[in-house]
Amino acid sequence: MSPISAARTRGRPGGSSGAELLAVARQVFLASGYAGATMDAVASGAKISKQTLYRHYPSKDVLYAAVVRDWVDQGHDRMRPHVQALLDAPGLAEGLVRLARVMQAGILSPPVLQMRKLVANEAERFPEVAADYLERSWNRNQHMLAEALRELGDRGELRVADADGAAVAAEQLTWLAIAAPLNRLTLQGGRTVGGGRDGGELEAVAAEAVATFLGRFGAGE
Amino acid sequence: MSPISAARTRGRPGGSSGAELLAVARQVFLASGYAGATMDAVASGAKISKQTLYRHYPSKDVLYAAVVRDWVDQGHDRMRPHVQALLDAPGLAEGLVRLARVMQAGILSPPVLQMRKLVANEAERFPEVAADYLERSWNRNQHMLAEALRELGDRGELRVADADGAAVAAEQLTWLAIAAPLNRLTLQGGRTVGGGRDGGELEAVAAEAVATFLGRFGAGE
DNA sequence: GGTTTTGCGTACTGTCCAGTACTATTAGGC
DNA sequence: GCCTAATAGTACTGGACAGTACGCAAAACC
Repeated sequence: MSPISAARTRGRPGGSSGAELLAVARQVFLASGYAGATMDAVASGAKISKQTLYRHYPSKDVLYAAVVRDWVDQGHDRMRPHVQALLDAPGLAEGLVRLARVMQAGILSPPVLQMRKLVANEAERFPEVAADYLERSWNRNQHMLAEALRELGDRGELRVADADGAAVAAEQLTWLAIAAPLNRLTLQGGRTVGGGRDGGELEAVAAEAVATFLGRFGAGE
Repeated sequence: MSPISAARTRGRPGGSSGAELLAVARQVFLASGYAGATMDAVASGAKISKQTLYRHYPSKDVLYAAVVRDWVDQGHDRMRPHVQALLDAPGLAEGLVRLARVMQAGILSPPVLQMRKLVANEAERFPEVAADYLERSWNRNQHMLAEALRELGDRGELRVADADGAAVAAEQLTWLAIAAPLNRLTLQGGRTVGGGRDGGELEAVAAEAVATFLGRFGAGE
């Protein structure tokens, strides 16, 4: 399945290969963007020769596509346990705030921000890569959250009636929690998140997000 | 003030200069990004020689900074009349929906999206340009909207008590209206907005945004 | 131990582009 | 009418980088 042969059988022993190579390439792409990333940097970072790199991936384009696909594959179900935790939480509001904080920590973390930026930048040249990222990394998680919210609706804990309503609720909760800080981080360099006083700001955003969310979708009248 | 001498006094007659030159440069930067934009393309687009271009702007960096600054200057108060219209609107909900639609039309239009992308991409290399853009183009409008919402709060039409509450309300209204479509457009190529069936989708997003907004900040209990 | 496959290292080609040099040309100042 | 400033046009320099060529080294397989 992998574009690189699974086991090295013969030949001179080399440096990184397979998943390690993709991890190195990912770091190079994330740090420098598509244009700024050089195949020399990937090769030397992986401690292989450029020749070997080109044997595994016949062009920079192919390597880029493989890096993004690999990333999406790895982050497949990282959200699921947290959505499950919302369903199991004793208090709804506390559970929602916790989930909002988890989404913030995930989406606003430097690697995820960098990957978003990379994919968005190359969306024009590689529309299929971008579409795959959007579908399997974003829409998938939104759908998962929507189903959980609908479950809470069925239980009578939220005013969420059908699948459409749940999709709207999931979308609004997500963006209330992350849009403002995401915008700030996007229009700045890659300042770190979670350290400093950003933590307090994020917590306030999450609390306000849940307050507004419950104003619309809360069951208590 | 302008980096280009205001009036050509002597010498051979040339092509575009001053504001026209910046408009041409803007188009080139927006269409191709910083790295993809070439000084040759700017020069030939403005029908001047590369020499003349370099006489006005001694480097690509300086030209870029001037383009962004010029853009921010031009779009300074484009939001103001629409915020005023909200204050003058007979029905609050209708006024909010109309404002939401205006924000969508503005921020999700191709040139604004492209400028966002450009500035975000070069935020690391030109942090001051990005900070200026964020402050004068984004925060300024948010502040304007927040003041209007506080005015509505003073009138008793919204549950907005102080400046902090108004800032939160402005931020949430904005993002409820534009975050989801902005995300989709960012993670895709530059598909047009406003044509096709996007219009209907945006209208639905605006309606849902206002419904949620009023659930939290509406005066009616 | 010979063959083959894989990989290393390095050098090279072709291309693109920012920025510069140089010459010829045109318009205004005096 | 000459001088000077600005410009056009074109060619050049220097650097970066994708992708290739080629000779050598090492490991597995028989």
